[in-house]
Amino acid sequence: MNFHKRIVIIEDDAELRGCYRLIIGSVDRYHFVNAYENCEEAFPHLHKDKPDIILMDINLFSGISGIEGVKYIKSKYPHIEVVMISVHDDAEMVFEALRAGASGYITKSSNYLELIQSLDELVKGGAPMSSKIARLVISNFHSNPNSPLSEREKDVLKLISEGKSYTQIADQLFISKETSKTHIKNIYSKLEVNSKSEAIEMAKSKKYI
Amino acid sequence: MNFHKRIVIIEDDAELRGCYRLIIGSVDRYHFVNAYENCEEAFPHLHKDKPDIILMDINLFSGISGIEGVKYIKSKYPHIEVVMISVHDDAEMVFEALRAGASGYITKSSNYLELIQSLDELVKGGAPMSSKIARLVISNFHSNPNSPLSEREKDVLKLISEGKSYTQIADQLFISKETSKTHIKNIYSKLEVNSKSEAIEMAKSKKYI
DNA sequence: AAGTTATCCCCCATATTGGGGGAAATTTTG
DNA sequence: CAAAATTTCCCCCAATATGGGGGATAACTT
Repeated sequence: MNFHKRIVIIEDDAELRGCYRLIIGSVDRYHFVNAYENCEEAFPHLHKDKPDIILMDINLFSGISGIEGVKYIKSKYPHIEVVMISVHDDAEMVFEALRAGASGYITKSSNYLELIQSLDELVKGGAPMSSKIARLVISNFHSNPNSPLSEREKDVLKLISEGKSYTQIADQLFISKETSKTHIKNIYSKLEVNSKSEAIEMAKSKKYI
Repeated sequence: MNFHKRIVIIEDDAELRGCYRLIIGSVDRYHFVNAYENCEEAFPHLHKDKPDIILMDINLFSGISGIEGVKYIKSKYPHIEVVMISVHDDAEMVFEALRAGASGYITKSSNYLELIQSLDELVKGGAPMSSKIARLVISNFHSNPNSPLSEREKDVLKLISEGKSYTQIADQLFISKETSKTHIKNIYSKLEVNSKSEAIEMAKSKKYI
């Protein structure tokens, strides 16, 4: 584990900026470099700040959002690890932040110990997350057990979402083209749709596939 | 938080079974119910064991795999939380287990304290994961920053993977059908493929979309 | 100035799609 | 055990989509 990981804060609440500064300053293995009020203020300084880790508030009052901020940072400095700090645990916001490149997501309720533990977790190769966030992320993998679709129909629908044609599905599942068509017709009637795109949209939104 | 969460173990190593039993028995808030060598042995007893949590080895020597085991358990008893225990941190195995319905995934190196902490994490609504697993799971959301595709091309390819036709893509992106076609042609030439399915497969495997 | 990106247009032959019908064998479930 | 669901296969048809070929312009980046 390297010494003196350099930390930069982007957070619009002045009081919280101060808190984070104190907490990080109190531990040898982390070096507080700078704190900024928003992304626009921070970005021109990143080149000389050379942070290893950025703690970023996701709901910034002024300028671009935390999510856009992560995208920018990861595109210019892919090695920087960004941990999002948020009051919300809204699923879509969490997933967007992670897709944008965040390495962790913790809620603002985190106390002194938890913040340091999150940084330690990150440095040892993990991904710091609050309990609820972890559950959200894992639940994202779970499929809906109340799917009206049979296993075979799910197989077929998955292949449709991979852009496969009836013929390709037939070849891959070792069935005839007519059988794929029958499955698809039954999928449409069960989901009450009548096209590939509607079926995919419906199935994904209800987590059937 | 409820008292006496009931725990069942499915693990083929007799020594480990004993360990888990001791660890769980040593804490008031957990009640060790039974330990089984494999899924076939365990399943007929689940109805009367009524576990709240099952600790399941993912690599069982005999009978069905841990992953198939989770699928069965979640289909019959959706309220039971299953935590996978594994020596491996192979990405595909982790994701399969999570898709199958696991609520957590920890590695066997976990010591006494870590096992209890994992159970506590689960009970308070979290999802226990080892560091590496958490990073794997989060990395799964990250897209490849070295995509040869432009932003617009990624938009188009995402819509293709949702089963949309040229016309539908055009309508949704407020461009003409011919423009969608041009984008798709350029995507094909950049990815060196010549069909929707190949493009989706390529882009997903390289995490371009 | 050169390259990339995003937009639009034309032509053409083949493949795919969605909808209609029916049927038989197997498996699951009540 | 009997009913229901699932999985498999077949035919017909018209409208649409697809992939490949060609070319073009404006805007933005490098």
